[in-house]
Amino acid sequence: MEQKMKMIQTFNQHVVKKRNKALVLDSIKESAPLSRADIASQTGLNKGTVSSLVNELLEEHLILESGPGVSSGGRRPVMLLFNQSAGYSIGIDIGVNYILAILTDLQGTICEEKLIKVKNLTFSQTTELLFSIIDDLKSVMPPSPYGVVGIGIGVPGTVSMTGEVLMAPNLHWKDIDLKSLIEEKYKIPVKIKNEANAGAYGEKKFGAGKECSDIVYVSCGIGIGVGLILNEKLYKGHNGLSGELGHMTINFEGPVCKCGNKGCWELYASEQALIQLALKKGITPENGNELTLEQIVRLAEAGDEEVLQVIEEVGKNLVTGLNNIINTFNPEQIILGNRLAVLQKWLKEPLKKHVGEYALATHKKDLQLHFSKLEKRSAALGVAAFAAENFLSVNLEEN
Amino acid sequence: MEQKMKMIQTFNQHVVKKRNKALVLDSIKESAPLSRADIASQTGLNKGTVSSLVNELLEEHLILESGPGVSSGGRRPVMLLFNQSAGYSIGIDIGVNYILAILTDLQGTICEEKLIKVKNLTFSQTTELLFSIIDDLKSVMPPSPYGVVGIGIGVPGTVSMTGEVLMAPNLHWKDIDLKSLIEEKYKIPVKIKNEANAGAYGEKKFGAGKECSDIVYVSCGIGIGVGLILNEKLYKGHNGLSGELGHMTINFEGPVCKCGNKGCWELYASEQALIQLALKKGITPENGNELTLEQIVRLAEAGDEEVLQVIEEVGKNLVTGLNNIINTFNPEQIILGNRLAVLQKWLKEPLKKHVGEYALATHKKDLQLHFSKLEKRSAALGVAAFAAENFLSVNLEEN
DNA sequence: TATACTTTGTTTATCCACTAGACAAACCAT
DNA sequence: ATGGTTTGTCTAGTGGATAAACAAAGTATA
Repeated sequence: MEQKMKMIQTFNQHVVKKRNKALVLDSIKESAPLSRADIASQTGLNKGTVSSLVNELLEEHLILESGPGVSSGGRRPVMLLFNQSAGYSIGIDIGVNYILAILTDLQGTICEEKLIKVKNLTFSQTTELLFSIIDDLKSVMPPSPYGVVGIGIGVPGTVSMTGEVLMAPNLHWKDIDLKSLIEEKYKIPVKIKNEANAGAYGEKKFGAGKECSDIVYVSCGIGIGVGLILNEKLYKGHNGLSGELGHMTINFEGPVCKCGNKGCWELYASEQALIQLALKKGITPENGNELTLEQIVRLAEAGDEEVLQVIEEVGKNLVTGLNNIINTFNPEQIILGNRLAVLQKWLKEPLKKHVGEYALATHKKDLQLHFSKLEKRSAALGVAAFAAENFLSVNLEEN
Repeated sequence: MEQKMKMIQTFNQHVVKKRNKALVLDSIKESAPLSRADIASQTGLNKGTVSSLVNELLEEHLILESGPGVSSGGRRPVMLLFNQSAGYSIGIDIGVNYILAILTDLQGTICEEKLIKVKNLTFSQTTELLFSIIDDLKSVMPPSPYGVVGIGIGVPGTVSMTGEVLMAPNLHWKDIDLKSLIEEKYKIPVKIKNEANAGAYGEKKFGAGKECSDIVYVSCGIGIGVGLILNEKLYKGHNGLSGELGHMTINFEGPVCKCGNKGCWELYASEQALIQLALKKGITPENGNELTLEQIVRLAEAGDEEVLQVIEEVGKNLVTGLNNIINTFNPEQIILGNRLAVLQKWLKEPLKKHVGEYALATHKKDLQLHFSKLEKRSAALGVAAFAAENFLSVNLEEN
């Protein structure tokens, strides 16, 4: 108890050093290659301080000297690089009908990628599959000082603050402690995140959101989930359950949703909504199978008028929810991701036109609306980054 | 530029001292009376460190020694108190038809209060009135080391990050720089806040929200505005325009709002909505004047069945929006404030029953739903507290 | 009442991290 | 070759935290 209080509250030289070291490392990560002198002038730290911190980071293999740079009229600087290969991170996105796993270096560069289509796996089948995927990724990993520094996993459901999966309806999971299961097997820190939160983080780190401090990532898949980056930080809510915007009422006179409420957003603007609407309009599946998003895309490519109308309709419904988001958060950026992002071609212009249409001029001024550039990898990249960052910050603390 | 970078980024002993001093002051503010030894054990700081910081705070008149406390088996401790009378803060809530101004000490205790009913004032009339109110409050203020340390003002409209009032439709204000106007006259720091944000902060500081880190304050007046405390901090959005939830669409097939959108929440659940609905149901004003909230309350007190039905209807509409808020933020606490809070007697039970009705069990678990306990003073107290806190933090930095 | 033990708060010596400035090494320009 | 620059290290000094000693003021017990 008292220990914990101390950790949280006291500020001493130790903290100063830790923060400054992190500052130096961040500078290098952001703007490498870079000399010690550059870091000093960028951060405002003294040259000597930077020198000693840099030397420690070199000893820890977190950065590298890449030889002399170009002179600006005097002695040539020694350029420093972030050693992105000091360790590797694994990010796994568990979808409803796929598992996407990536191996990244500490910078988030993908080294290896595995996409496996699955269907109706039992939980033990899933864990077996996860283990074999992790083993595979580990086996192709190049030798490095730290090896696998962490595993991040994104799931389509609610995750508690402690990392327990509370409810993932589409996986039929409830109160599942996947974290301990994997941590015990691999003895590596594991982070479990909601898929939308992971995607938001991925976009913040690697997508268009790098410079933005307030980002709303709208994950449009079978349902709709939202990940929130507010004040530079992921906002998770009191119990880690924020962003359930799929069940935001946008029509209180609408049909009843499986959640019990009426007129939820995802009844109008999700992948499922799109398919239902298409079926209703008499669009039939090609081969007697189920109608899929992929088929709809093909029909749209072919210029099918009815399909285009359906997409327009869904776009209109998306706008309603997005406008609510703008009024609620006044975000800097909204990013549309997950499956429905493949409709970018048809949705982009209508959305740009109508999103923020009735918002105040200032509200709208520099609002950016993007489609995910990371495609299906937002969530996997996000959780991988989480695990990597966690390693770096813990590593800096242990000294 | 470089200066600013330094301020933001570098961590040195100077920062450590500042933070520790703030930590000591906070301890005293929170749990006075308290000895030096108590502070040391509470914060984890060394006794010597606490001693020297306490002595500095004493010299600055921010704390007081209140004589010996009770012994616990050894030397009697010297108890310390926060010197709440070291300075005073002014908080002004500019409403559509009233101006509420308070003078508080640094702890937020109200020393003087002025409530003035106004109607359709021009901007220059308003500023004249503000000046005379401020002068009045200053004249009744007891002598103190620091005098008036700041002025906070809450307005029913959007406020930019720089403190400019962008748009307050009900006051007919647009792009108004009230801050500079008052700062120039009184040479005291002035903080301008949106009324809902101010209310949220007031509730966080002095209401039921003291211990909570995620609070949504719903200000139901003529319109609806929302103030957000997320991760312990006021979330203002990218341009300072978050919380415009009054214009959240809850029925996209509904009537057109003056904002241009359809089916906005405040068309169904604000004071104006209540009055309109009452008129529609044939409830007529007593004396040929306009129908007011006060009259409706009186009728409800008298048990008027139709009025009670109207209130129930508005309650139902409130629930829809509140459920959206829960799904969006997963807050720890929702506080209903402003004018409509007077309907607590009739709304409390129905709201408790239906808010979170369809939310996940975990979502709902420890969600608190409160009506404002500060009544009409939430916003004024909030801005006054803002000004006071600003003084304290700046004061600690200057050394 | 005398003595031993506690608790409080100050003081002292020490440690740690940052800073300023001196300095050597490496480079450019004339 | 010489003087001026830039880079990076080293040294002395500063500010603040800590630990431990200590004095002051109390309680408990014989």
